[in-house]
Amino acid sequence: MKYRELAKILKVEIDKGKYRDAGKLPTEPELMEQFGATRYCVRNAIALLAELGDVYPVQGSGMFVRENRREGCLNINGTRGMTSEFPGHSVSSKLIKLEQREAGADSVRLKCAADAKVYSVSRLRLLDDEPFAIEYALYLKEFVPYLSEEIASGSIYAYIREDLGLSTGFADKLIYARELDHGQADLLGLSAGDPALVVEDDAYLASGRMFNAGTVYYHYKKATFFNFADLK
Amino acid sequence: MKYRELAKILKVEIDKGKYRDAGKLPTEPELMEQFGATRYCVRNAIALLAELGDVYPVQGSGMFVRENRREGCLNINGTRGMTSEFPGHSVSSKLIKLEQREAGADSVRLKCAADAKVYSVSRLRLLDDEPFAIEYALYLKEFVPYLSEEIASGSIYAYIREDLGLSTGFADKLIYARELDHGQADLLGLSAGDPALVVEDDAYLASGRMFNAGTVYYHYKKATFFNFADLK
DNA sequence: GAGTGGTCTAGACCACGCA
DNA sequence: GCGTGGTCTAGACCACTCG
Repeated sequence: MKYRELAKILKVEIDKGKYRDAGKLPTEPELMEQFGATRYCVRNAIALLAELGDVYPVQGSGMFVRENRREGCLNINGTRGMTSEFPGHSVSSKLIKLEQREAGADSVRLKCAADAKVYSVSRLRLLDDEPFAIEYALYLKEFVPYLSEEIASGSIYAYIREDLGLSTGFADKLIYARELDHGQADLLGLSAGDPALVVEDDAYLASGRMFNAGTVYYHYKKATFFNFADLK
Repeated sequence: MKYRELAKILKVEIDKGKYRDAGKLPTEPELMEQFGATRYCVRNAIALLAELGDVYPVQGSGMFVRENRREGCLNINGTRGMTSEFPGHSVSSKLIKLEQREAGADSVRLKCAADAKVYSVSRLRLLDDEPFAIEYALYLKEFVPYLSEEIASGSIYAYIREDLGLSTGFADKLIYARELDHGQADLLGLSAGDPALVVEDDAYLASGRMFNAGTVYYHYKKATFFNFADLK
């Protein structure tokens, strides 16, 4: 039994509410026996769940299941894209622009050569067919050699991971608030000067190479982000 | 050598730029020898640094030091309070309100009894003597038995941890944008209707008990949050 | 192929909570 | 005092990168 497998199993059971009555997971020895796993495996699996905020350990007491207020919120960790964040809702995109060009001034942010080829994608993202966010994104052609209108209208991240087989590593985000300009406001069905929640996202491959830079303007009445933080 | 000690040592060395030329840390065997530590210790220490985004591991290659854009940004993980986020700047607070009362309607958010005693604190937080944020916070008296104007004018978190000796565990945050009302805008030196970056923060002790709920309205031209996310 | 980090085993003892 | 999770040891083998 691999610890990532065990983590997935436990995560499903937690989400199904299996441990809700007890409020806590079985103890380490119990889990070891139930899954025929070593303590190494059990502890690593639980560490993954704790990182995600599904569970918290109390020394001498147990592994407690966490209640949290994340319904309808975007998790700010784990950029798995909007598509996977709203189960039961329709997430779609209206392509505004898709072009291939040289990085130019964007080479600073993308940490690449000025003449490196990039795809530039602008999309209006819709939640249940209502305007939700405007996304401006750049992808280095070196890593994402092909993008079509069809792909860009769907989940680009799913394409990158599943079809291109790239393994993503980590991401930096900057979050701030700004006023919308006229063009943005029109797209979102708001007025110029209204607030926008802005997220700049620099995404890296597991190799440490940056491959994607995005800036997203979220509808301030519809978008709320959720974050789980360790205070240790 | 404990792994938390080693992590601190390495963190200091990284911040001093010791590994900047190489771009990476010494290998695990090298660190084991340098610090007379076991592999368990070395790997746990590095895992802590990786969680904070200071370093990323590439299998078969090494542990690379990360460059990031966090200068002048508030780290959204690790609520160690504003005070520790702006070294070289003056962080102060102007107390607006400090009262003790029953939780009442706030008992839902605080997950406590309606008649539980709470301290309610409102502060205008200043960065270099300029208005930076408005903070509304509640502290359960059960865990924070005493708060004075003097304490509330300083770093409440430092007081809770160092003086009261409470061990904090984790926190949930909601992040969104809203329009400022007249009173808030006046305090921040902005206009009503201007954007605010709002953070709701529910903080828990290591025991899993919630002890603090806060809502902070940040000056949208001055506050930017930084987040590091693992995409695995 | 040599060297890197990742996974895993099979133990031991420690620190803390709770009754 | 017992049961919980936390730390630690001393190994082994696997998966991956890179020259």
